[in-house]
Amino acid sequence: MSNHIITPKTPTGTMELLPREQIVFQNMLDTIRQKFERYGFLPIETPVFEETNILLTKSGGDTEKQVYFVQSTGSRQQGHAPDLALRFDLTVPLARYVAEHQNELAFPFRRYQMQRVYRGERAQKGRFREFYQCDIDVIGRDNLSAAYDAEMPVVIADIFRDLKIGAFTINVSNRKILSGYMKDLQIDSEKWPLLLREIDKADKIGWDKVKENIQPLVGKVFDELLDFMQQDYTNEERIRYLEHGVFSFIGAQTREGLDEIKLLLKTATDMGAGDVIRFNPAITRGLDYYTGTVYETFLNDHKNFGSICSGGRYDNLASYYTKSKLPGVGISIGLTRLFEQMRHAGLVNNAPSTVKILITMMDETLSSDYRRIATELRKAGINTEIYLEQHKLDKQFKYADKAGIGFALVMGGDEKAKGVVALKNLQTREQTEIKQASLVTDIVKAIS
RNA sequence: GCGGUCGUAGCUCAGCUGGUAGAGCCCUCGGUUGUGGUCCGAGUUGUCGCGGGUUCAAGUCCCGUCGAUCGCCCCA
Repeated sequence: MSNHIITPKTPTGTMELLPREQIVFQNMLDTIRQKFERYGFLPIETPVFEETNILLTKSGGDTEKQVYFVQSTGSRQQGHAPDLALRFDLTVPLARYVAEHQNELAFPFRRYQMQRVYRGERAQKGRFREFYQCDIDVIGRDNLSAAYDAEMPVVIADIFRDLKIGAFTINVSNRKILSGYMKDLQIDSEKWPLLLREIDKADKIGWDKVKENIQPLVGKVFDELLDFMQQDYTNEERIRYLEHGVFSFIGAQTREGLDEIKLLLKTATDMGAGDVIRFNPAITRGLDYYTGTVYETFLNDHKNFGSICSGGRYDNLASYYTKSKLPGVGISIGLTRLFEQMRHAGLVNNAPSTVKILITMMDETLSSDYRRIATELRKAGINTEIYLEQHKLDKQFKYADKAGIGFALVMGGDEKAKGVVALKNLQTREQTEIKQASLVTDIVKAIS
């Protein structure tokens, strides 16, 4: 009797999968990678930890609370402050990367990156402390056309269609529209982030509540605009009404924002993604480093999942690390959140095993034959496993079934004498005989 | 970091107004000779989150503590 068993459990806020779910997850990662490359993005990876002075530059102390620090035992024992921390997104490491390697990179630099990030926040449904982000960003030198902003949601739409996650909507807007308007109304710029954040919450808390919340900040000057935003207009109608009527007047910055959105909508339509993209001026995103286009994606049938893919434009990515001006635009899929929520909603089925065929150990004295067959099948590109202990056949089948293996090969003395093997389809339970002479080709045919 | 709920076997839970623990699922083995998801039988598993208090007696009442979970902040 051991009293020293420590209850095994995964740390809160992490996602851990069984193999047959992991296969599904891996397939999603593969799909995303393929699409990213199809659209001309290049892979990079960066370390999970960065030096703290690099990671915490832009933090006003707010991100610092969410960061996991990393420290060697020695440094800790000597009472030093940690000099490393785990990345909390892939954008800051990208900024460092681009600033560091700018002389070797070709601009506009299009990179994709799919790695885990870490946030020391309170875990909740759909909120993890360790999760995957799948990012694409384009970084320009000095300037970067808004045409790049327009292309981002097209890539995402293509991916989400492929992933079969159900109906989704990519909300897009442009911060210049509202901030330009606020500037024109001579609203104190310190209030902008607060205002935008309140408006951003509309879907969650309702428009009346938003009006109430912003009242102390700006009075009622936004009420007409808010009334407009909650109407269920088409993208075209929204643009049209904004350009004619809703705004009391349109300044240069607002104009620019509207033009960029128009370009985005046109691009999306040209590239077949127009139907899933929605111009929604209420989307502003919390992060204050976005300066233009912003994106936020929801599943239509599961809005409560939260955003599964967000991003936006930032005018100067790496100002902390270089004097070069490096504007960029990027978007990030929160794959862990997406996957976990889909799983919770019963939308994820166990995948078949990556093992295609199990060679059962019918008769241990025929082991050499099993090894030879396995070797041939593997050469032919078939994932093959040999059951290496002579257990009862039913146990071997149970094993294969539980592991999700589709086929079993049985060969005992009888089959060997006849020059055949038995191939059993574990789902249909059908069993066929295959001649050893044409074993590989017949099996390839049978199981594919 | 702040607020609400909960904490009994690996999982889901039962345990009436206090008398020293149970069900189902899962898991393992078996139902004789080379064929699995059903069925039948047998078996393993708990310091009832932890610490203290009240009591002859506490899983059951009280206090504390830790953990989980939901909401806020923020975010994928």
